[in-house]
Amino acid sequence: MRQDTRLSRLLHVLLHMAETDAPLTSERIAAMLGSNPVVVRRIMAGLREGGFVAAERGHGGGWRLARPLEAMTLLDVYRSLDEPELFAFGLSNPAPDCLVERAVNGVLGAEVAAARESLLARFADIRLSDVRQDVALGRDRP
Amino acid sequence: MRQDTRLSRLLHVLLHMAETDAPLTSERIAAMLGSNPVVVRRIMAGLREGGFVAAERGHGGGWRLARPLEAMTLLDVYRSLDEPELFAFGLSNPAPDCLVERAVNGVLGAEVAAARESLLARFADIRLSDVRQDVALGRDRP
DNA sequence: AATCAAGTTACCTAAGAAGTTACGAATGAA
DNA sequence: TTCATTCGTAACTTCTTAGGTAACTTGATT
Repeated sequence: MRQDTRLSRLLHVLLHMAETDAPLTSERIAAMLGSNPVVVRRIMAGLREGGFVAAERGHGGGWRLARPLEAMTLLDVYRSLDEPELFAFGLSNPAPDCLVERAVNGVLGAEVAAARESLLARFADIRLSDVRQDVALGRDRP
Repeated sequence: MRQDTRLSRLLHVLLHMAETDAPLTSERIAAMLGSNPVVVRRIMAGLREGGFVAAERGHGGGWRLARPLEAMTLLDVYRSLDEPELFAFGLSNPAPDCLVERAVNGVLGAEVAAARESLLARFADIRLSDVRQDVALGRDRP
């Protein structure tokens, strides 16, 4: 299954936005991402609604950070995307009559829930300023 | 994104197979899953190649367990599917020139790798006999 | 031989991220 | 005012992969 790359792209964009005070247009962001302006506006919409970035229209407009990177976590960015599904696998039938299938759902569902909780807890702990620090250190594999 | 339900379905099938010594046809399994025989044969192929189940053709044929549930873990079943992607999200560009994107990949990639490792370790610890135990106890949420 | 069932190939369907086109709305410069 | 710029949206297409379906082959039993 093709993977959702929106989280990865948003992090990339936000870190670039922190490099300058001037607003970045969707056009320029799209060039950075190898994408196009409409896709950029689409994935940025949630961040705007969440107050993490601000967009201005017209001449000299574009996107600007509305908060410092210290005040944004990976979880914030994930949530701004409307918390899309994290896992590529899931239950075949969420509410079966079959007792066997209910037991399978119980085990698998519990593991997924635990993995999700633990991953989101990590996301909540990682600030974008931490990632910026990795850029400065030239880290691409921590 | 639509989720992959093969793991969930295989567990369901295997536990039903353990309830009887008689071989189960793909047709009957498909009825249990609300699917069809070709899909069943497709998802069972890996288990057959891995020696976890055996298939016999012709009259009185069908699928039978080749090992007790005590000797099969969730990880075995997952691997029999060729280890499909676990996560619904991923890196936009796995090998970018951009230093910012490399840092993003580093952080996100490390979190995914850790989550994957931890989830598969759990899968390795859970035997199908443990799930059967949950059926007996009527557990659908551990 | 006839029947049953797995094995396999080929093609279709569904769902969602991503790409594209087109247009509207707001803003600032000439 | 007029016009270029830029975001905001809607509508449509494209791509990918699990899943569904049909048709056929292979092998075993009666």
